[in-house]
Amino acid sequence: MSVDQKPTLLLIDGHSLAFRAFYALNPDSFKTQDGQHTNAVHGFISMLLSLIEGEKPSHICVAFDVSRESFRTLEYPEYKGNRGETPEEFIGQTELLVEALAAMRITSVSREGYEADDLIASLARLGETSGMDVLIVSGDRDTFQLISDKTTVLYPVKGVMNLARMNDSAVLEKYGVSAKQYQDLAALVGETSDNLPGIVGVGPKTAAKWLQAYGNLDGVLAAANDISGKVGENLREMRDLAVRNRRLNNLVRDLEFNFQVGDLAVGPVNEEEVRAMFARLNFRTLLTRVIKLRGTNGRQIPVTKAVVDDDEPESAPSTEEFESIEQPISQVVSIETISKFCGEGVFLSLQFADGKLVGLGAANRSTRFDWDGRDSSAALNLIQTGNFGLFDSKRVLKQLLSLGQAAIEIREDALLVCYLDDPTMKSYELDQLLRSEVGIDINRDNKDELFSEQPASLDAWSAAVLFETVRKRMEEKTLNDVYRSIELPSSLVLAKMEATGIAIDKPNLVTQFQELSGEVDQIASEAYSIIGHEVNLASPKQLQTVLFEELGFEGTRSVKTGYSTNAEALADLLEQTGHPFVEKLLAHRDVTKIKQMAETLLQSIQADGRIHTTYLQTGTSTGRLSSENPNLQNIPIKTQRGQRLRSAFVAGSGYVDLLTADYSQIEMRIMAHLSEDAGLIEAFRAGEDLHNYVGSRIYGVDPSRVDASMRSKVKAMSYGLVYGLSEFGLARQLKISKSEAKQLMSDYFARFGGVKRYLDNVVQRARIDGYTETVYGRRRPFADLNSKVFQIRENARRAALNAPIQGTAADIMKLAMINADKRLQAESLQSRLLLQVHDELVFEVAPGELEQVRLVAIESMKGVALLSVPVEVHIGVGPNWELAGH
DNA sequence: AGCTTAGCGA
DNA sequence: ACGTCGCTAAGCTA
Repeated sequence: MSVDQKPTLLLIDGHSLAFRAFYALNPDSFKTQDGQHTNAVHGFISMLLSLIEGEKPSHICVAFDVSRESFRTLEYPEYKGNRGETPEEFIGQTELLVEALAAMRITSVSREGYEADDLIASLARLGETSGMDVLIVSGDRDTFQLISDKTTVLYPVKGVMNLARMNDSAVLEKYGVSAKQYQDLAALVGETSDNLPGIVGVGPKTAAKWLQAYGNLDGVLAAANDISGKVGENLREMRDLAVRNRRLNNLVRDLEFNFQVGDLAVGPVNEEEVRAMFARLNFRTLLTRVIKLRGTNGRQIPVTKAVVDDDEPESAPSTEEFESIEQPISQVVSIETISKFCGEGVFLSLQFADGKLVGLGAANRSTRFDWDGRDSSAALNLIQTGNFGLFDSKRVLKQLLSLGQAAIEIREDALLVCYLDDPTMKSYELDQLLRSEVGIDINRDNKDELFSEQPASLDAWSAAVLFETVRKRMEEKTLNDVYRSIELPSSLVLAKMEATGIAIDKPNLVTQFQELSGEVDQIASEAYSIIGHEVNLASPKQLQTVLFEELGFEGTRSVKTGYSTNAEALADLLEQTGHPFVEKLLAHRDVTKIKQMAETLLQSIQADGRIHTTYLQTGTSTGRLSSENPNLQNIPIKTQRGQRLRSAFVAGSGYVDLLTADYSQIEMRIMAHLSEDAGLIEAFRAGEDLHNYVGSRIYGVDPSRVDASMRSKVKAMSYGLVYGLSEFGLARQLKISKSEAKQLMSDYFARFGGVKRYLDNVVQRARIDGYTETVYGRRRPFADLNSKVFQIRENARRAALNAPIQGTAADIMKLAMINADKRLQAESLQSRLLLQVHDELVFEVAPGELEQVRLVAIESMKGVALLSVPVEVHIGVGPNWELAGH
């Protein structure tokens, strides 16, 4: 904005513009993964940016109606009563729009009992009295009454974004009256869109003529007796109608606000905030437009202000005293003392480079301190006390372990506290958490302005402040227990597992890779010769051309880009056509996938000949771990070719075997425990094969008479239940009719009614409580169980069904790992835990320790599962993972 | 760079 | 619209 330009206040009728955007853009082209449409939000923001660009307003505010009710509907219930149902796809978009505007630092207002135009009218007055020009964007002609020499209305006319600039002369030209007279004209004519009938026989022309003659509505009514003809008669009869219309279309101009007009100033945005919000909405192109137009500013709240703590206990040393310590390393130990004085934790941030400790920051919420980098042995000695907190202790512990330091138990972990408080966040980065949880924005680019110290102490300080804020929220005992007895100790065990890694038989893997490559090439050339040309078999788009155009196959399931070419669709095609190309394609897919995995694994082997995965302790919303770089939780097992990859995972030197230990049907056992279903509990207590047992009950035959088809149906049903399976889904999976699926489900629930009661209850409770809970007290929040959008609500419902079961299984496994690790250490065994694959643990067995490890595994895993049904653990032993499997 | 499709595991 | 929780790779589009 140039200096000499007059400040301009842009006021927007939110619903009006959002609806316009909604009808301008196809809802199906703007949809998030969870089924929420976003076309109105996108269109609105796009239009808004154009307005900002074109009009260069210095201040902006967007007004929304709260509902259809207002003081006008109280007086005249039919007011705007002719508006249709809100389209399904529009639902939820207003809320998202308000959030998006907030992320862009644009104020939204709404008020119970008033319409957006009343808010606009009042804000326009405030703007005018502050000496501003006012621009109003509204599709409601009632706003014309606000037009003045300072205020202009931008009124949508035909076309997507054509705005007519309505000032006094434009109104005069179009309607033959001045802007001030417009509401009188509307009162006489009526307003169809507001469901306000006018004087019969009086159109805009007549009304304008009268107003020109008599000045205003009062004048017209006073002169009613002088008006001849049928219209004059109508006017005299229906004068009350005009008076009422005039009252209803008069906008309220004296509403008060809890902010000043100056607060509506258009300033720079926080890029990350906008980025995060737009990511949620799947917007891409808009981000750059926003940044370009608005500029960014990382720091919103001065951090220095937050650091100063007036409530600091008197006995705490001042920052100056602390920082004046001459010999940092020898004095770092005194941080502990400080922590006692302050009654709060001290957090460390450790930085490593080239396998060395190069940075150490210590902080509590009021004190920060950096180690200058000399004498790392003293620093490491301090660290061995473990008497401090960290952010992401697993990462630090892994580094320390790789430096040859002994394992230590860390007292607090701010990351894990945040995760337990809300395990559904997309990202758990320190800076982001500090902003979202504490409201402090740290701009790393301007860090030096905020802190003169090394980043280490900034990180440590951030962790301390974050911890203190979030820890308070999980005072409830159950969460605290999960934190103390599951998550904190897990991080140490996981750090050890990551640091240890698993040995790889590289020649074996190389051989497999070469063989697989040969197979891939062979299959590909066979496929090419069948269709007579080459094609990229990895490109769904190119395959669509071959399959559905060249070969003329019938379309499969639709995906965004056309017809699906996934394995299920291809299998159907193969059945229909028996075409050899489809067969080759399926084979190619299989082999390519495994070849690619072999290659990824080869690339992941580190200098010690082992693969060190990273477990994400905050990676899932249920409490499970996830694994990355590489993911060792999805190594193939179902096909022989795939399973062979497991033969490359071996016991390393100095070890003789791998031992696998897995829980048998742990989730169904948890279901039995939680549901207290007598039948299911009996099934497990009987010790019979679960699916045979359930099958015998459902089909009313002896367990020995349950055939393979019955068993597979029952099995699918049982597992489907845990995931909130529908009739449709069951039918599709088993390729049976919907009615057969329905029958199967009702038979199941007839025999295992406790299961149904439990599942219904979980969702009902979650709807009320806002979260689900595992047996051990881990919580997962659910906000969407009452969503108005069907798909979102159903997605939430199914996730809520599953969360306590999957989460309890995760709790049990983490406890088992902690237990097993402890026992291996207590019994001074060299054998160690290497991998966790949700319900399976993989140990590396040292010579002569096999039987002890077997016992440790079985007893640890069984011992921690406090369920009302027995828990079974299967053990496998072998020189590699394939042979150690079952 | 980020989305879509695909496919692997529990 | 149609079963939960994940990760990775490739192609493709912006």
